[in-house]
Amino acid sequence: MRIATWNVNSIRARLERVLAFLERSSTDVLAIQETKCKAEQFPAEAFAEAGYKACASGLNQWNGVAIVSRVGLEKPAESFPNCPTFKDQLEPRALFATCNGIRVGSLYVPHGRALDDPHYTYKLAWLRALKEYASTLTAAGEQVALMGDWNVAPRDSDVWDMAVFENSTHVSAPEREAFAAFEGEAHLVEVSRERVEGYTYWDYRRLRFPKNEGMRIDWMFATPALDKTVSHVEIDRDERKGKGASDHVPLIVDFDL
DNA sequence: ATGTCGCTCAAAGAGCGA
Repeated sequence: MRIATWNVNSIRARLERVLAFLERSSTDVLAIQETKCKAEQFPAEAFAEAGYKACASGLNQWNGVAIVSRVGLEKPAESFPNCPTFKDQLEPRALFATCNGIRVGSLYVPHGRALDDPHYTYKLAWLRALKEYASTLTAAGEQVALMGDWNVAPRDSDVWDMAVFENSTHVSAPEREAFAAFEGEAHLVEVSRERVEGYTYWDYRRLRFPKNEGMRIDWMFATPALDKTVSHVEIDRDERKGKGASDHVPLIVDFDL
């Protein structure tokens, strides 16, 4: 079974690219982030025509997550217990569904903006609450795969130049500790890090892609038993090329189930 | 040159977020 995660930066602007990706890559389950639309605006019919069930969470033009699957999609659930709000709003950043027996989570972790910004505090609290929820899922013995745009670069090699990120978000010690807690306290394994190299995101600005000044911030965590079945991992770097690309590319993982 | 993109409001381009 092939599971992929992709921050598409607007599903309506990217629909043809996403459908082409599904067909080209033969992906069974795709976790989508930054749909940038209300749930009712999500183009579920187009995915149905391609053979995929879909669920979506979205409130307005910001954030938004979805899951599409051609191997079943059951018990869709938005957000998670004790999820922090920002400016009193529960943002659509987490969506779960069971696909072929795996509890899949599509996650768009808050960006953080700057180390002294309230959004950074929100990001850390959001990651802590998600980690608590992940712990309850793994403790219940479920097969779990949590994936998406984590907005964290856990290693220095996950950004092109650490000097540029001095006093920036994504690389700070608290963010890296929050990321590591998914492996430590929640007993999950990040499945891609040891199996493939490369960035997953290049800013649209300042010619970041042509200069390969990217970041690796899209990740997939899974329960250890699932991790043991991983047979192949790839980053679809070519998806960043050409007109109409998202600023992120898909992370693709094959499970030998 | 913050070398861009996508969205909204209210109907052109400013403002926002990343």
